[in-house]
Amino acid sequence: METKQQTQPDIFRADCLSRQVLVLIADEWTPLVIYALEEGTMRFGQLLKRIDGISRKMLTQTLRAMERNGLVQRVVYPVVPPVVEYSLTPLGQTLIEPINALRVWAYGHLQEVARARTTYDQRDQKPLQEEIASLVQQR
Amino acid sequence: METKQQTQPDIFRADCLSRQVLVLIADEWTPLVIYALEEGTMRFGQLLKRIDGISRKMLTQTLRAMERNGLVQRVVYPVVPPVVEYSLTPLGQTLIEPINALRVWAYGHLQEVARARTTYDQRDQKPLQEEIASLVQQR
DNA sequence: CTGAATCCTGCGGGATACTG
DNA sequence: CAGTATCCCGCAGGATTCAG
Repeated sequence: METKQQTQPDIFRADCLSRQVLVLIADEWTPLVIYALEEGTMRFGQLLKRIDGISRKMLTQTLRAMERNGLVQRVVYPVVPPVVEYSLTPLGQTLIEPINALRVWAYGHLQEVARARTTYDQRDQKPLQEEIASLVQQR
Repeated sequence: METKQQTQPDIFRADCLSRQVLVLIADEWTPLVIYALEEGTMRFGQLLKRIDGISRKMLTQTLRAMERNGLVQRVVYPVVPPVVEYSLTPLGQTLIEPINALRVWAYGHLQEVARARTTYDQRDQKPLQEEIASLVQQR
């Protein structure tokens, strides 16, 4: 039996494994968790404080998914109160470089994006201004 | 007045511009659109067929956002029936490399991720198996 | 053919309270 | 402290229809 799905190279197909893996890391929070853990082991509460805007629930979900996919290691210390430490696995560490490339790109092209956005938004403001002008004239 | 937000380097802050730009490209569809347009100019319908699983609505939304942020150029030919062509802008083309790095990573670590997932999932199956075993024994 | 508009549903995701 | 459980709401996003 051919392992067709295993080696499916067509990223545009929904059943492509590469694409399914890609979706795992291309979301709002996973990159931020990687950025955080890149600096070293962190506890749940530390991550919660460090990553501004993430909720308890989303952090748990994200960490669980990353753990399941072998990106982070979760270590529980059986003490009271509980201590849980998260760190990148060797596999997770291989993601640092490509994920960081995104951060670098984002930072390096801030102005261009901002400028494009302004230009685009002004495109629709002009008709509005004309409309207002015509409304004013009608008085 | 300090332009604090403009140069905010702390990716972990929600008001960090880098992070806001990062979110633009770290979603389910944007990378796929880039992969598609990387091969050249495409029409709306072509993209729709090419990117398996994307809906008309999501493709429109994604393309609009990318256009607004200066990543893609949209050209409308005033003919009937309408022809609209999408292509990467120079800015969008600078994203090809980092975005492709993700695809390469995904493809290169398929097995590792799959293996980690299997291991993780089996971790919870064992208690179930034991439970079943005990149920069987009770008969 | 390319979309905008409308409708409608599921579930993403927040807030809160509870457990180990 | 680190989560799970519950409740609940808003909107993401699919299906469909209409327009240019």
